[in-house]
Amino acid sequence: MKTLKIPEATITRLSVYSRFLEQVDRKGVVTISSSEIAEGVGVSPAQVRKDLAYFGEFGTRGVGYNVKELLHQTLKILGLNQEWRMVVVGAGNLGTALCSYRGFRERGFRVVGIFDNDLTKIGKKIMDLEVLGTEKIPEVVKEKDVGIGIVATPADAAQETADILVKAGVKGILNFAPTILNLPEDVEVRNVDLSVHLEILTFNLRVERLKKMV
Amino acid sequence: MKTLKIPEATITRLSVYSRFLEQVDRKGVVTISSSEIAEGVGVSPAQVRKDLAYFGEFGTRGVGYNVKELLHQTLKILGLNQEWRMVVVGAGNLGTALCSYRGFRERGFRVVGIFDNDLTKIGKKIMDLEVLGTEKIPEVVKEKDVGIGIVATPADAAQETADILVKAGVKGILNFAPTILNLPEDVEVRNVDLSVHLEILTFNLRVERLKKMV
DNA sequence: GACTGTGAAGCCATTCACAGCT
DNA sequence: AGCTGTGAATGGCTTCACAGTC
Repeated sequence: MKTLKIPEATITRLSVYSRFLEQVDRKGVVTISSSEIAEGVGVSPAQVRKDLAYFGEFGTRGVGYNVKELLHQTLKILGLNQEWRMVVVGAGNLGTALCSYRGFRERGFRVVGIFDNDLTKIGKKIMDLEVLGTEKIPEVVKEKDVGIGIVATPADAAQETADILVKAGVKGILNFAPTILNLPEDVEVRNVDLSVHLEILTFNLRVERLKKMV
Repeated sequence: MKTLKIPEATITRLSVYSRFLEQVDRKGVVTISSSEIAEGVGVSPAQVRKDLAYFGEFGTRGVGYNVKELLHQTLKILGLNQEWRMVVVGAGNLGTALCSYRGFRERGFRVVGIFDNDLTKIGKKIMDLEVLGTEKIPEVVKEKDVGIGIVATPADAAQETADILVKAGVKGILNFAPTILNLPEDVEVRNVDLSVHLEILTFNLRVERLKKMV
């Protein structure tokens, strides 16, 4: 197959291009060049072309890319021409925020269930959802055809939570807990570690400071 | 200088090693080998050694690394032997969640101010902080010696917010809004785009499905 | 014998530079 | 003339393999 072995960085950028194209499209722009995309998202024009070329020939030589068409293609590549249903486990501040995060909805991700073990949280309403006990996870995952589980629990409950989600049948997990999850190979896991980002930031800030001292 | 040109991936992993070492240390383990660290965080032993070697010789041949000592070193490298003060702009669900996120505090990041433009939010208490109007940003940044600003506003307010933060004097920005920020070179920006992570996940899930069809 | 630290090799991603189309 | 698509060149990160140390 041709689509195998695409750099993950390419997918990350594709996602960014895609949203940039939405912005541009909303402004009514019809055609765009690789350099304009590059300029808009902060990468090189060659990079944009190479990334797109992994998936096909979407442009016209001498002209550029049709914005609507390219937007459509990027969404399709990313699997966003369908709705993805998700559940959130952990109804703390973070879980609540993710549940109501507009950015998800805008890209076709819909939270259809939120769960917690804490009795004081069960029964609470978040958006149009009621917080349920974690024992209800399998039921909801099956009934609502949920593909993705979001782990927003404290670190020490994360593994257990992920196990329940996988057993219930989710295919992908987005993990916000600061732990490495141990899961079967066929489950896609992505870790979003908020303090790692801050730590890279502080590392770089220190390096900058050192450079200035030279 | 020797410390220049360290792969960003190395820093990311260092941050993960560091937290893993905290766990291990709490269990009372004294010595650890590169393979044990590798096992624990899901990378290769050679990778662990190479990453650490960028910064010095922390181990003992034939023995391994002293857990406490290595933990101390990683924290120092990441700049976590000091407290970092931050402000959050945007007091919506996400801003509120970040404000009270325990993972930050545990690693020495302290939120000392939260701001919003929305009059219905100003005056609200979040943890021990009162939501202030964004016009107060410069004052707080100066008085509390704030180094990092977190942008948790909607996308269309993000650039403006970042500009205010930079003018107020923050050195680093953690951006949760799904937009590319245009900022001076000497400001460190990191984008945490929550839907990008989901989109990589859905892309990979689709690829898996395709592979299985072959 | 066990495990680190590291040059060298291998691999992967990005950039270059140009042929090919409009 | 302008811009895409792409093989070739470059650069950077990861893995290998082993010398060095305990």
